[in-house]
Amino acid sequence: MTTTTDATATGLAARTGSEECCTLSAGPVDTVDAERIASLFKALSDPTRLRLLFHVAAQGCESVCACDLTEPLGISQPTVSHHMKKLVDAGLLTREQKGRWAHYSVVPSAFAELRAFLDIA
Amino acid sequence: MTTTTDATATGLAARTGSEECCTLSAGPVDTVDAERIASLFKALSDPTRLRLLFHVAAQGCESVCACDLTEPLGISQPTVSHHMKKLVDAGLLTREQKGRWAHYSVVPSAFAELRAFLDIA
DNA sequence: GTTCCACATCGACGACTGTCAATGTAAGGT
DNA sequence: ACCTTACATTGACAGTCGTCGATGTGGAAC
Repeated sequence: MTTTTDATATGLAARTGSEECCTLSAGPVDTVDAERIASLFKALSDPTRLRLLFHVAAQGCESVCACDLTEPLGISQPTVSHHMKKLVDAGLLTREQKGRWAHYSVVPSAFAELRAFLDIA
Repeated sequence: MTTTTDATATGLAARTGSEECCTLSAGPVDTVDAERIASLFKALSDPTRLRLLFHVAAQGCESVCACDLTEPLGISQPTVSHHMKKLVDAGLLTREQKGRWAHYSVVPSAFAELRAFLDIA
């Protein structure tokens, strides 16, 4: 559905004369794609969120209770809640209510999408 | 400056291939690592920068003149300059002055570092 | 010298972000 | 019923961000 195609044709391909020396795929990013990918990276652009994410990822498929996150990181409970919501909204984590506890686990496909994006270079 | 060196070795032993349900390595992210990685993701967290980045990546190893970036993206020249500086400062691009023109090209190792990080899931 | 050009920098604007104390909410236990 | 627990939401604060017009800078051509 991407109205792509002309990304490399907007005049950039003028001086391409030989085959590429740096492996690249570089699917052209239209505005819609760019905003979606940027929103994922934005969720990863805060060090506190990265540390939270790693605490969850460290459990593999085992979901992690939010109550186990506030203490080892030394941040307040509202801050944990705030960041976890951002990670869930971005699609990097899923949230599951278990009684009074909120359990989080990673969404591997979201990370795969970002890895694919980073294959541009 | 922070040591470059082990870009792909920030503690994530790339998926050991064991029988865990969710492959994970999840080296613990201390505060320093988290801030460095977050700064890289932050540079990628803006849709305009992603589009700029793709226009450069689309040329492979061929460097791209800044003059070819402002028009196809429909943004002003100061904005292009602002974003390119951020991408260079993050280490994702390199800048080379050629006469009056500024030429940019991608830094593959930076992308490799981020790909390694995203192997947590 | 002067004049143009490509790009960087400055200044300002509105919008957004991370953080925490205080408060709200909903489920469990008594 | 009441109380406690686990978490979400609100409100406020200072800080940062993206954007562009205006201005500065330094090279190239005349």
